[in-house]
Amino acid sequence: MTADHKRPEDVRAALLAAAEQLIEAGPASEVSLRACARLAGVSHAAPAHYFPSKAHLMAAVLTRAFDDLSDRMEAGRAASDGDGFDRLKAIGLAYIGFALDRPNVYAMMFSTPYPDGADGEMAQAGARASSILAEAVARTERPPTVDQDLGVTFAWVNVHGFVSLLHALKPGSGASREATMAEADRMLSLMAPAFRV
Amino acid sequence: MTADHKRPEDVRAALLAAAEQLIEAGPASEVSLRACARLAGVSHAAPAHYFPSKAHLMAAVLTRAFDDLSDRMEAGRAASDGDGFDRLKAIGLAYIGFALDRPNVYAMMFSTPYPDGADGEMAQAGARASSILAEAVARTERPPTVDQDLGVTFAWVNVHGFVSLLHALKPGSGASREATMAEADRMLSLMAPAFRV
DNA sequence: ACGGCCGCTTGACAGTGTCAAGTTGGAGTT
DNA sequence: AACTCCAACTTGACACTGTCAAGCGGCCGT
Repeated sequence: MTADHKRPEDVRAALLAAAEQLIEAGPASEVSLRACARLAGVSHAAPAHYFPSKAHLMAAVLTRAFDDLSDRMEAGRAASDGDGFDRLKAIGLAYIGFALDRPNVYAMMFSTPYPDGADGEMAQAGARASSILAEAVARTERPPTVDQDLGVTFAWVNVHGFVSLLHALKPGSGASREATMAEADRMLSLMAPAFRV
Repeated sequence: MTADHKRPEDVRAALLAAAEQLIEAGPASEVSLRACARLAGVSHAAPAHYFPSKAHLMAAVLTRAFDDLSDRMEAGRAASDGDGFDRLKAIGLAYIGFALDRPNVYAMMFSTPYPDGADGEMAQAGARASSILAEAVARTERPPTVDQDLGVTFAWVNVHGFVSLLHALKPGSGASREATMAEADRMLSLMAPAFRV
């Protein structure tokens, strides 16, 4: 050791990468700060120099994950060429695809109690994903009983709820990704009456 | 101490009660086995004599919670006198009411990785809640595109998703319980086209 | 060339879950 | 009624966690 004065910001990146890797590998609750440090090749107290607490490290990982999620939602939107509801559904399917690909990270995003001061960057990253959904809802034609807020709630509830269903019954997880996405499509289609005139 | 050879099964009950109390009081991840033991007035290793591991203690608490949930769902069903969809919605609202009243317990029910051997009793308790929902769906009249399984999925996804939404944005939690239940009612009403002809 | 300093390490502390070994009170037997 | 035995519970220990307090050691400005 002691010969590792490589580059200044490398350690931070290595810690983030290690944390991400550990989260993806195992159950969220079994990720330890010390294991991240070990994997990153630094001492067990090194993380403290970059993140005030473990929760802040996790928040940093989740911030990046939120960006990934947003990117996928935008990609889904771009790939859709139907009407407003089709676009909304495509975004929802992209959302579900993200949760399928990174289940442990996804679970953390919506179960972790965020650090005290609420990492500003993460709130912003979450807001981006949220606004993509809101905008897609705004572009649908809805019956008078469905205002913007209720529409957003309904849409998010369905995509997130579907993901939760998969997680709750995960042990089996027998279905292939294709079959799961097909089921998601069928279910999201049930929302149509709320987003078409 | 040493004078506490009270009754044989009292310790087990005390541990369960203590665990329940601690879970309801604080964030799920901050409940420690030792704290349960302290609260129950026994030594830190006493729980091991009644539960093989901490996860098993938690599972026992969750088993009782599932029963509470089922009871409430049945009560909601009994209180409804409308058509099939009204009954389904009443059950869903009771479900949401449970999650509002016992948020920490609820969060644990669907995020905890259950103990290895999967406590049989809990699986059974979960199955009861599940079957109440399934039966209510079966009694609705649905369009041909909505089969039984898809209907159950759609219904559960909406109630659970709504609860998750509240939890994710919990910090504010400004809305009163009444207002929240009213919003839940409006949202569940959007499912109507899938459960009425 | 040489201080100062910042990044990282080592060490410690309180706390956790779980295992191993004791202790002790009550029940059963004779 | 004395004695044994057993099971419930306790005490103690271990490895591990997150976090804090010092301390070392190379790099940078002067």
